[in-house]
Amino acid sequence: MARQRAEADEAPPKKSELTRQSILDAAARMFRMHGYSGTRLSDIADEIGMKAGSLYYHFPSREALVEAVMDLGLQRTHAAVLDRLSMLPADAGHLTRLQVAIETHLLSVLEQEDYTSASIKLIWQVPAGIRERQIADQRAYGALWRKLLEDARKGGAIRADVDLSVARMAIVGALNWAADWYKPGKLTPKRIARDICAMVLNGLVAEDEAAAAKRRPATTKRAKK
Amino acid sequence: MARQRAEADEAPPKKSELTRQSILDAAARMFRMHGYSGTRLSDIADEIGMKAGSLYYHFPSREALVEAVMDLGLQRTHAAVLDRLSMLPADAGHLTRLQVAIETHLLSVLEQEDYTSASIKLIWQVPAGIRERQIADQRAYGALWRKLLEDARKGGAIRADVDLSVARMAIVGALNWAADWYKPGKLTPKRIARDICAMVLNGLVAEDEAAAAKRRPATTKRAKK
DNA sequence: GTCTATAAAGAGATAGAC
DNA sequence: GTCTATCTCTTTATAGAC
Repeated sequence: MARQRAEADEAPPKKSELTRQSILDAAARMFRMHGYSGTRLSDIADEIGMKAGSLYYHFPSREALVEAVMDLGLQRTHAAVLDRLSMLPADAGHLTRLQVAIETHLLSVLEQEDYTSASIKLIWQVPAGIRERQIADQRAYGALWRKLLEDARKGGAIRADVDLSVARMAIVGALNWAADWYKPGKLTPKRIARDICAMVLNGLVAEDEAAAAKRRPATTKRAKK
Repeated sequence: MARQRAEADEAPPKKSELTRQSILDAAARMFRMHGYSGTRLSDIADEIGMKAGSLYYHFPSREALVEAVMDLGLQRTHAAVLDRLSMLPADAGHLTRLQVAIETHLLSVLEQEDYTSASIKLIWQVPAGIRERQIADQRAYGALWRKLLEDARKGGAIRADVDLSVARMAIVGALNWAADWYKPGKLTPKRIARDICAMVLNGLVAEDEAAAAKRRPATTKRAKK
């Protein structure tokens, strides 16, 4: 247990592993900002004071590099959510589990900003082979959310009239979007998570308005046409 | 008024205007799917059975073409929302106005799918000059949403404890995201809009759970750490 | 208006020096 | 491990034929 590491494959004392990491970091940042085809190997190399040709010592191709970035983005988020959920007491309620998933996903998006949003934004830009593998992984992560929502509905915790696919995609969309507009400083990620939870679970409508609003959900404007 | 057109600049009987339109349609589709740098002029030309060089008769450069696509995406959505809001009776409530904005934005995203989501997804991929102009236009549209939410809050229609910037970005994010996952067939855009409205305004929590949930909003899981 | 041909520049990938 | 060529292919943009 002497040189055992806390995480699975976090920090093997290998020499050039650090270089590999900084390449990945730079690649995530550049791919995220400029897209797949918009990022040259020289852009990535420049970021860390290397020459483009040198990258090939660490990665066999540009495609392998972008796929590694996307994998990390998705897997870290997925693992973080699983982890936080597993730490909940066994009797945690459905809504609590949903809140934890929302907060953890958002924190992962905002803290691993480059990796996670690279994995999201590049999906339609990369070659088909990468995209297919990536979508398969996304589906596995989506299944986690689907189960959270289905369990909550079975348990009577969430209303019966909202399609769960729509709810799932709207929630994940709102969270992923934050990678685009979030700027550190004003609002903390925790505060943002709290507000999105409040909105998604309890709605924006003020408490005193809520009673009336619940009776006429979303049809008032059909009048005109 | 004989040959007056219904919309502003919709269908002038010019000869090659049709070609220009099909170039824009093809460009929107390709740029949206493959990103800015991932879309060659030859990809666009191929889509409509032209040769790449011929595009220069209609657009002075690839940049001008992508900017035209992005402009259309944003302006059509913005105009549609303004238009629908202006058709509401003067005494329409704050929540009704919000619902209309949500539904109209979503319908615009799903119906102008290529243009609107191109304008969204390309923003960080295009050259800086285009991006700056685009962001300025986005800000103008965002101001419309900010006003909607601020008015609703001043009128007491929405709760006071949720940051309005977060609410705005979460709503727009959830709506824009639909461009990525929506596939015609299963759910209609109207139904999706209804569900997102219901979730955003009244929340996912079931009515009978709502009372209890309102008392413990989003803090249950702070226990562990 | 659209085509063909081509100029000019750029970028991924490889080989071999250090 | 990283650098400096260099090969090769692709792409934007232009010129001029039709």
